[in-house]
Amino acid sequence: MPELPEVETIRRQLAPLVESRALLEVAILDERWSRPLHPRELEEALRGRTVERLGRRGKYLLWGFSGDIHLAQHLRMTGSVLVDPDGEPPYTRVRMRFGARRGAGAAGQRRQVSLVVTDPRRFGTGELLVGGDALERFLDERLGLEPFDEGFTSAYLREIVRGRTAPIKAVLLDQRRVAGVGNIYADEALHRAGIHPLRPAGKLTGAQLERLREGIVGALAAGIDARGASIDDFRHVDGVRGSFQDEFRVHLRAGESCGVCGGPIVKIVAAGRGTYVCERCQRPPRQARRTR
DNA sequence: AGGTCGGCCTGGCAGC
DNA sequence: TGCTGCCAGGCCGACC
Repeated sequence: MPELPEVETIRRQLAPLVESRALLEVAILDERWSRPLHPRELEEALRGRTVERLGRRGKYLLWGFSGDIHLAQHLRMTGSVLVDPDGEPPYTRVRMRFGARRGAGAAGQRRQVSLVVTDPRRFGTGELLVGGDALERFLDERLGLEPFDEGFTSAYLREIVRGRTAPIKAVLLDQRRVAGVGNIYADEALHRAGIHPLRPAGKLTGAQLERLREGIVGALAAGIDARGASIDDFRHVDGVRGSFQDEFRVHLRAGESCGVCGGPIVKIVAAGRGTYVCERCQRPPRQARRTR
């Protein structure tokens, strides 16, 4: 499931292929993708516009088009973006075709580029944002700080956990507080920090919050370095898998031993999500209950 | 208002 | 073997 490192991997691969190209054709095959807009409305709004910049914020892939038009694309659980695929891949939900790169000389830049969005479970979305501050307002409503922002300090973490009784994992998964962390990187960050996912967020000490900041940034950076994790559906734009799943310290590793202390990795439920933890490195709070 | 849970969706798999 | 039903989970809306 694409989280920050997977979306950033897509952005880095895709940006040089689509920036400065006009979107000649766009076809939205699944009407859920563009809701509440009808696919035709979104297609007409985008067709013919040039991609000025491909950005990312949290787990959103942000298409900046000419004329102050933005498309905020979210891949949710099972979305992938494929460039120049052979034929029509299964579960294709959106097709795009881009023209030659503006002012390009090299043959590769004059060639057209085709792109498809695949998404078996159809949770993915594309939201149209028109004009000046629409994008900024959209993002501010939904997303807290980026973990790579210089303001993302232990003091910021202190601020967002203050008074919270919910488990720390629930806070990490809350995009309005920390942008881009999902189930995989929450587990990995908490293990790096030696903090149990069920610890009440507001009770963490300053030292724990500093370790947590390092754990979040460290896990996300490692994920980006490995070009993301491919558990089932995630693929690079050329169909290749990421490799971060081979570096998981706890996630999906129930029954194996912890690489730090040798203790057993167990699966529990935290914030309603399957959660992997080494309870020797990550001491559980008193009333924590283990399932399975 | 914070916290929790169900709905969306479908492939995959456990269990009969 | 083939069917049923449950699980996975990001995000949102409903409810306590």
